[in-house]
Amino acid sequence: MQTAHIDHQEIIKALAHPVRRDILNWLKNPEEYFADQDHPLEIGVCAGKIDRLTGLSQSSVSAHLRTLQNAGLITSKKIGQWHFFKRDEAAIQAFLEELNNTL
Amino acid sequence: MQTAHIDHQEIIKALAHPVRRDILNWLKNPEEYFADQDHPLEIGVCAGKIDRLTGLSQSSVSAHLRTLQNAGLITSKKIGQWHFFKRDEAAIQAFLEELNNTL
DNA sequence: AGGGTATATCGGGCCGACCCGATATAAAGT
DNA sequence: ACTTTATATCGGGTCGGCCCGATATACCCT
Repeated sequence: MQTAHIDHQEIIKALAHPVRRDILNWLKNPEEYFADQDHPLEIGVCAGKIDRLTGLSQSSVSAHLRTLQNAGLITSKKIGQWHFFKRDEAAIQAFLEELNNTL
Repeated sequence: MQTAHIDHQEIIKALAHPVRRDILNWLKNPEEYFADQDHPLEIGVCAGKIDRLTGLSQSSVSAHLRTLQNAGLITSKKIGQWHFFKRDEAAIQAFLEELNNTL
């Protein structure tokens, strides 16, 4: 495992969309928003669950998740036919610290 | 004096453009980037000086400055025919703190 | 008043982001 | 093998952001 180096620009663009910020926020307290998930929340949150919360189409949410992942803000683990997503707290923290220093 | 309440969304969108991030950064150390300015830098930096640094057209930069100002990240003071811009450090700090807590 | 300088605004063109439904891929179950 | 479920990708339409040159506005000076 390796932390991709931080692309400030890409991260900020990823954060600029309200739905993506919502998703990040939901993933912060999965037990609050995804209590009905069959699989343990420690693995992450299943993409389909996120779909429903947004109200957007499945394809749109898939794209948002990809954007977040490309920015390095979330990670995904594939188990069987499901994809579980999780915040990358280290990356988020690193970004915040850099922003605190550079902005 | 009153601090406009923080619109997270508007601020992040304002930060999402590299030129606007550049401008904010230049305004952080005006004496480094705008040493040739006739007026004292404490007032702020003159719009025209910023124009030249960006390499963009005057109208484009004017729009960027407006975006930054609408987001509350910079303030402007008009003196004669010149408009001077300055970082709103309090607003920037407030935004950073909120982001640290919410992201 | 007229001319010069500084900035804002307008109108239009372009491009990328976002949305969706439809289709492709992958895994699982029957 | 076939069907169902989960997710990704594709193609197309729409919208907003960004760019520019041109024009409007505001201020200053003579």
